Amino acid sequence: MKRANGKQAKPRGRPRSFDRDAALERAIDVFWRHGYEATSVSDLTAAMDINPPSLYAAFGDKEKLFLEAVERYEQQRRQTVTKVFDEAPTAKEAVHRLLREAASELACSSHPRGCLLVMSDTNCSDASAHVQSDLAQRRAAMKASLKARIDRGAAAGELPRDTDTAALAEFYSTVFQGMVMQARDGATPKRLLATAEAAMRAWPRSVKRS
Amino acid sequence: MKRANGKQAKPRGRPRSFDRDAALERAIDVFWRHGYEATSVSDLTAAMDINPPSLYAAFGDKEKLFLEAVERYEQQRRQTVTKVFDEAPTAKEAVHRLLREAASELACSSHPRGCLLVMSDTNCSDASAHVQSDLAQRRAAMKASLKARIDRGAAAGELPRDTDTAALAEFYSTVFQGMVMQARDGATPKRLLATAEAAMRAWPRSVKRS
DNA sequence: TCCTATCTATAGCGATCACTACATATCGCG
DNA sequence: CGCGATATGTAGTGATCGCTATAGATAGGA
Repeated sequence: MKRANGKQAKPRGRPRSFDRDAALERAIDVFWRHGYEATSVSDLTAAMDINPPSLYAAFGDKEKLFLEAVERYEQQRRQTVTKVFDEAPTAKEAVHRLLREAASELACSSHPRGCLLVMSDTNCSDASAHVQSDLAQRRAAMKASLKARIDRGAAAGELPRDTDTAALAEFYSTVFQGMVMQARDGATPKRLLATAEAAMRAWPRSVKRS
Repeated sequence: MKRANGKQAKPRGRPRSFDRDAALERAIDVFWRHGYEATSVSDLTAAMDINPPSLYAAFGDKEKLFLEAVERYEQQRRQTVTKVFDEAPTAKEAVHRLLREAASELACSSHPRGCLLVMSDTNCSDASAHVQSDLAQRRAAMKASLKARIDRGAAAGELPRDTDTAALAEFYSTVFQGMVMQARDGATPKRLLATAEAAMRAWPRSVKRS
């Protein structure tokens, strides 16, 4: 719609006076700290340094802004996860790297603690059912991609034949989400790492060949 | 203050027309579903079937009502946990029973999913810092009592000598809190149980005596 | 230059928030 | 009975919620 050919669009009216991407990053930060409903539009406009009409013109409304923030956040995270899953030689190593990465990222000082996808719709009224189902779907997709990586390892014979890979993926998803809550309560990367290492002890052990 | 001697108090004025305990139970249910901030006073008065002045006269304000609801909720839960910890013959068995109990309780159909102590202050504005620190303290206390039970097992020689019991307690706290989030997303008791069993595989194994 | 299109800032919309003033109702006590 | 004390229902308070009407500012195209 906007661009007829390869050249960039040249909109008619007054140009936007702020950086849309930068404003979206600010919005991610605020939603990350307080979640969806507890973040007010005035919190957002203050952090993004724009007035309400600019926010609504650029992003639609609070829900659309949140969903766009979530989408961008997830794209960034998915990039890391995909890399980890592709480069790890085995499923076990992939999960191990994922949890180690999580341990350092969830309590990193350069951004809010925890995970936007896991935390930001925990306390919501019924009015936010749409947002809640969107996030639940994304969490389910993360679990599914973890299961897919484990299945790949199982197909390669890395796991005992009777392994329930869905249950295994759910267990490590559970550990990850638990680590998110621990990070929220002030756990350090070091302590999160210890938890990750403990979780790896639950990896299925091949039956002893005798 | 209220009662001078052993007999029950006999208040002077018009008696309260509702059951305070029953109203508190209703409040627990609402807070449990939506968390602290997302629950409005009108949600509460509707569920408790009283008018705002009665709520404020009986409980103080929304924050005091929430804290009282949390206290009552925790008392009930602590009762179960204490029983499990006391009756289990070993630390491992205690943790195992705790997680099994959690698997059935977190997704039980007779009350809201998840755990009030873990979930209800996840998304809050800065205005609720007091509530957040109160809950964080209670979560820390739960972790401490879990560590105390594990320490008891360690003192009885149930664990390898170099076991980091604090890390072990934190790991199982993490799993529990992760199970809470899974229950929020619709996990069944059966699937939660599978996760609990997976977590028990991480219990430290004694070095083979050779 | 004028028109149209788009963005901007101010100011305020109705709805809901947590909370309460007030008058009335209902108790124990004398 | 009357009096003090407490609870109750009605009906609001000012503040904030998400959102927008409106008017002025700033661009390209004719």
